Order: sequence, then structure tokens, then C-alpha cells
Amino acid sequence: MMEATISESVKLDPVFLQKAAGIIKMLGHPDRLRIVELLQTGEHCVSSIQEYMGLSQPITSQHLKQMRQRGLVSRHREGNKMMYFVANPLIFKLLTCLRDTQVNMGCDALSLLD
Amino acid sequence: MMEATISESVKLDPVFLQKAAGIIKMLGHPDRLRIVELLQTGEHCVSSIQEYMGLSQPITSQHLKQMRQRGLVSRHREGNKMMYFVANPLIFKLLTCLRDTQVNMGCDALSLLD
DNA sequence: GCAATGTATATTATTTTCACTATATATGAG
DNA sequence: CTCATATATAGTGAAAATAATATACATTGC
Repeated sequence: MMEATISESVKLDPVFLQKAAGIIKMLGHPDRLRIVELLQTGEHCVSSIQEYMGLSQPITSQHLKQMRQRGLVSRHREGNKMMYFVANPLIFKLLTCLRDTQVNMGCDALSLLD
Repeated sequence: MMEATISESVKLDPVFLQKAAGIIKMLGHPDRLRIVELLQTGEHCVSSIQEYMGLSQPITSQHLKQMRQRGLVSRHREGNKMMYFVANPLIFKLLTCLRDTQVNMGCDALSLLD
């Protein structure tokens, strides 16, 4: 099994970078970041996400819609309910980065410096 | 040497999550994402960043200021010039995620699905 | 069919971001 | 001190994000 060693010199393709920025933008909102953190554990319906987050139903739907449009999450119907789940492998990787950083450096790793 | 295995079950601390969202938000703009990609290779002054990016001087300064306020980058004076550099380890990790994703999955990995 | 539940959308007001122009500040050279 | 270079900030207007309320739509069970 080969692990690719990614050199720092790999340049991000302009198209890729553009799409990536769009995805990252979606994670730049605390609520949405927390939603994907929840969804990472498995699929959830809107009402359970809503309850978990303590958000209104429309706001919850809106966040999910935005993330769906950017390809972060996807959904399927299950009877009455819409089940949402993470649809992009990059999301898992990015969340792993965050957890890793929190575990290794603690909360202060992200403190403002200036 | 021990590599920490980060379980998916590590829950992100609310404070950490809040700060992380702030940092991630800064990367959610294509120009800023490209700027940190540049800075990752070493420090650069404003005018060289500006030239590389093809942005106006005020816009360049503004992006840098925002990122400085969030702790993504820092700077020091070198004579006439202000040298900017990446100040947060998380940035490197996130960029590595992106490069890794691009290399392993190509540009289409981030395509919209819905 | 109707009512109940779950989700999505429309509308609107507020706030925030973005990008531009003009101007101010700081350093170095002379 | 003066000028040139490099950077930062102020002020403005347009565009986008956010959040709230009201309403529409879809599915289930009767």
C-alpha cells in the first residue's frame, strides 16, 4: 500500500481552489461547522439537526440547502423525513484536521495573536 | 514515536469551534486562500503579494489585515517593507488537506452534486 | 378527501463583506 | 527637511450573508 507524500510545492489548481474556497466558506459559519460535525457521525433528519443545534426550522433548512448546493452534504427521503449526510470526502479530512489540532494543541492553538 | 490516532468521536470544544470557524471563514475567499498558499512557501512583503495576486494595494492590505486579526498570519518589518508569514499551524494542515485531496481525487472531487 | 407532521421556500430587514478611491502614515535615501 | 517608496487606513456604495416571519409543499395516517 502506497501512501502519497504530498510535497508543499504542489500548487493548487485555480479551478480546484475556487471550488475549495466555496466549500470552505460554508464551514466558516459556526452553526454549519457544528452541523457537519454532527452529520459526520451518520445521517440525520432536519428536525433532529434542528433540535440538536437549537436553531429554528427555516434556518436549519437554509444552512442545509446552502451546503447541499456546494456539495458538502446530500440527502435522501425516508418517509416523512429528509435524511442529510456528508457527501464530500474533503469535509471528513478537514474535520480531522480540526480534531487533530484541538487534541494536540488545545483550544489556545487558535488564539488571536495580534 | 507515537502518532496520535484521532477518533471521529472527539467532540470539538465550543470555544475551539468558534475560533476555528473564524479562521476557516478567512480561507473561504479565493484570494485569501491563494495568499496563504503563497505565504506557506515563506514570508513575502505586501507589494510582492500584490503583484503575485494581481490585486490592488489596498485590497491586498485589507485581506492581510483581516487574516492577521484572526491569527492566520503575522508580520514583521524589514526596512521599508512588511513581511507577512503564516502564523498558525492549522493553516498548514488545512492546506495539506487540500493538496492531498487535489492530488488523490483531482479537480472534480469538489464538484457540485445536486 | 382531511389533519398532522416534516420540510422547503418567499419575503423582508439587518448586518456584514467586498472593492473602490482617496488619503494618511512610516521608512529610507539624499 | 524633502522626496520617493511601501503600507495602512478612512470613507463610500454595492452586493451578499444572516436571521426572522409567514407561507407553501410533501408525506403519512385516518
